Amino acid sequence: MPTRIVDPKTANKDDIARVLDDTAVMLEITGANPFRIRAFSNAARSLEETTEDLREMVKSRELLDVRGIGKGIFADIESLLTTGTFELYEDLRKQVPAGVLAMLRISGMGPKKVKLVYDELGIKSVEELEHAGRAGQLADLPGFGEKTQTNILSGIARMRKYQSRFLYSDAFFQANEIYDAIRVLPGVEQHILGGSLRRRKETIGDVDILVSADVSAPIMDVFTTLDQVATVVAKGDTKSSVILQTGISVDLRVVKHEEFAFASHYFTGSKRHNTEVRARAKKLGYKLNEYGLFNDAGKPTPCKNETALFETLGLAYIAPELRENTGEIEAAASGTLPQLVEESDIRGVFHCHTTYSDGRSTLSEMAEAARTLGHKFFGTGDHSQTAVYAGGLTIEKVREQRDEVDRLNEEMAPFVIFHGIESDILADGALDYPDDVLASFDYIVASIHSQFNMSESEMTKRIVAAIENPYTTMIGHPTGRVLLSRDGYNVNLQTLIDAAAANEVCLEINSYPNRLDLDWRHVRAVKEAGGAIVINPDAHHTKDIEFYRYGVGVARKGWLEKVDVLNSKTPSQLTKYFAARRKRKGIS
DNA sequence: GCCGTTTTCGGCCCGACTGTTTTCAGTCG
Repeated sequence: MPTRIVDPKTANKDDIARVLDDTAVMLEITGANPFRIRAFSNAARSLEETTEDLREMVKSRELLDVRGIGKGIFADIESLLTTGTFELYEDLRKQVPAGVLAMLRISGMGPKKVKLVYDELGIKSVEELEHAGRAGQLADLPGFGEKTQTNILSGIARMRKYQSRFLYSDAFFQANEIYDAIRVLPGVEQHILGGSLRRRKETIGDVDILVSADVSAPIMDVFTTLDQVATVVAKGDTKSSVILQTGISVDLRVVKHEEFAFASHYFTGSKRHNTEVRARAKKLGYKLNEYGLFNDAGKPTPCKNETALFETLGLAYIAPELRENTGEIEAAASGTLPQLVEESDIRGVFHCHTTYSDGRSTLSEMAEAARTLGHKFFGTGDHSQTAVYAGGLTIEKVREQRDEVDRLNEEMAPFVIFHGIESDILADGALDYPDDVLASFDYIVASIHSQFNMSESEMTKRIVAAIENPYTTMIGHPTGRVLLSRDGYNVNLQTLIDAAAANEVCLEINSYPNRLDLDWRHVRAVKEAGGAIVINPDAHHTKDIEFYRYGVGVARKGWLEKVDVLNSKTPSQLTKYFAARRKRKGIS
């Protein structure tokens, strides 16, 4: 009797992607064709990147148009959504106990070693593996030794200590300390902070630093003995890896100057982008690796930078943020890449808290800080009255704040302060003040702060009701996720995106470092639906205003151009925009 | 298992480091 792997009624695409990943791993352990294994992982990645409703795509068979999903895997997904399982998975599960999969998360344990300890010693969990290691049984296995046994035990300890990834912002500061120490060393010419940091992923697994130099040994010596280093994992001529005291891994690669363009492309990734670019190089008769681009005879084609490398492959320059293999290579080939929004396009931000609610800086301090950053406007977004825990503004306080905004606007002109509010979206989708008070604001950010545990249909209905409210200008942190700690609420995002586009409501990229919500994968869907995005720092202190830079990273990863982002408008354009919008919505 | 400007078969990216090996397998990115 086959047991269900997922609940066919509630399984979402992330659940299905996880099952496909597990399938790939079990195939690997059972020694399947490597390309078949990769097909399942590729399908999982492709699935994660789609934004449309999975069930709809299966019903309409549109899922077959998604690259990496063919007839076979389509049938598996269809089976998962109807019966909760599929045949191949059932077969594999008989051969591979669940605990065996968990062993793969130990650094140094791959499919071959996992299979070996299972076959030879019957080990089928991390705990059993640890026990065998302590008893000295692992060292006697063929291909193993004392060192391998020790490494497995420390790998288990490390896995338990540091299970999570790092926020982009945390990794960024730690990485820059190391990067700054390395790039100034004698002999270092070119250098980048590569990997997922350069691609501005929302969370970071490890840090990749690349430099060019004629002699690498002294650089490696400095790197592996920095104060921040807790463990040296590997040390070689061109590559060394360390773990910092904070638990984050840092890789340093040293290449020759003429190899730098190729290496910087390679060490920026993503893996899937690289695979595609290499496949393209191969079709054009080249072999591409991190050291160069070679023809059949092994003759190198020099490229002085990444732009030249892309050009040789018939591609426009692809910004690092776009290198996720989500269509950027095709767009670069056809000359249809977007002109990505820049930090300098941002003329101001909305949704900032002040001491009127739970912020720690006063309204005038916040406005002054924004002006010092070179911004042309600043928008408030204190909490509304229901958010008592966060000092939400009573109607009286709203009027008091409005008076101060008016006063400061006279003093600070031509700098402009817009008076907004972050209104709670109540359980029934209503906003948090009577209409006459709502009408007194320049704009309204509507956000969910309570009752997260609604069903998908209830939550979607609630947020759509807020979007359809004529006073709503933006939806704050649209999914409510907190990175590395909490998933977003159950909401049908495509419905929300379509409703926002139809009602001229901006969706926010909340740039608070542990939110980055909307996710870049969905930002692109907003643009495709014809909607607009606003980048907001959700600042609670003057120094938080700069969080908008993280939001620009998300916007760029979501293929946005200047015109797609509300913050690129000038104060006078915004005044007209808000006024015209009110008129269309019938607000006097 | 997927895919197609080498298109329905035959290919699918490539190299560094470690540990165990007397020439290479496994893991990782």
